[in-house]
Amino acid sequence: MRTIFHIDMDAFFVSVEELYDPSLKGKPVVVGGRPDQRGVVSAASYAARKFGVHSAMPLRTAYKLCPQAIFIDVHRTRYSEYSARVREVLDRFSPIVEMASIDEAYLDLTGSSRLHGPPFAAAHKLHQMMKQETRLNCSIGVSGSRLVSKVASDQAKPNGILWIAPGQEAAFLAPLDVRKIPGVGKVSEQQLHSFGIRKVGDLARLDEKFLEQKFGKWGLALAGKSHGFDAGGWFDTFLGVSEQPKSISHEHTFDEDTREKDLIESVLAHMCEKVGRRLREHGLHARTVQLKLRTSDFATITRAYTLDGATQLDTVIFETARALFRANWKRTAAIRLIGVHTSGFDANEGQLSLLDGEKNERWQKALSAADKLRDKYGEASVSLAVGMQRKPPR
DNA sequence: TCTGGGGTCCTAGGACCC
DNA sequence: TCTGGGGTCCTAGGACCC
Repeated sequence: MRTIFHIDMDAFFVSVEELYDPSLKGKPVVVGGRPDQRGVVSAASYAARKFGVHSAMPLRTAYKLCPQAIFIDVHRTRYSEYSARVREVLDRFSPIVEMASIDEAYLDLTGSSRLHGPPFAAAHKLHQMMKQETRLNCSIGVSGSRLVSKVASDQAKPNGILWIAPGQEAAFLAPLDVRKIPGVGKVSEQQLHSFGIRKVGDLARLDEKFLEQKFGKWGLALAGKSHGFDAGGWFDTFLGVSEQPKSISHEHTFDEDTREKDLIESVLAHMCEKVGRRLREHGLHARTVQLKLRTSDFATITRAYTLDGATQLDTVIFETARALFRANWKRTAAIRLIGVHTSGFDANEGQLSLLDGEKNERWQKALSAADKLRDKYGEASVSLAVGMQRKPPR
């Protein structure tokens, strides 16, 4: 049996904002943007949650529920900074740390009792360390599997610790709603409800064969989860970090739906630059470029093209994405969202002819120079030509 | 209520190859 | 000639997570 910690920062974005502006403390705060903007709540303070505000809710709805809330823009770089501080604390506590997202992590503390004491005491120690060094609250779940520890940290919120002793996993999970199982969202919940399955315990009592019949592979996984096993079986419990991302993308929702081709293509150019830049930062080359379009009726399509050779060049990404756009956009349809997605990463760039190779090299140099300029003078200082063709607003 | 942006993983069908 | 079976790659869409 291993000892797995799940650490989850409490109301992370809001808490970081409070460190920047202590006057926010205790007040209803909504992070996500201005209430008249298109967008959703990224995080809500506990005071705002009392009014029914929660993450993923449209900002306009949040405003109706709680007009006195303080609405704040999302400051990603701030949260990344604090996420790195959180990570430092965790790294000092244990050599096996896997960040699961910007505000949560798994730690493997198997066999660490001589250093940190028994699991619950160890969790207390970490909890205190975290508060002292980052001034942020977190909740910690402790058990023998990632799944149970994650559910436990959620149950421990806010600012709590919950240890599930070996053998108690199923009993802990049984009274909880199926929705509490990570991976069970709105759709699966409804499907399970239609079979009269509401609690994790209902799931645990069912025959695995039945679940497999109804839900296929997913049904088998669910059966395992209901007993507290990690999805992929015992080996899934080992923590290991996949260093590199599997895809890099950017998307943008317009303030107002638009049919202006030049505007749409200049935004597309800008996003391709951002994608290219991040590919270069990670030293990655992508083979597949995918375009995403959402029209005013919220209908969403994706169209992909796989290149012969992998690239990290803004121009190649843009030309591919623009071709996909031109081939798939009907001028009558107003565009709500446009996005670029790259994947199929290769360690190396594709083979190029000698001529293309030289052209490529010149581009590489130009782009890394541009990246440096952006670092120094900001995002707007350098841009693909088409990015500047944007018409002045009327 | 009028619905973001960044990701991961899964499924399913078709092309193509052996 | 009237129809296989496995594997891989690609595309499109969707559920889900934070």
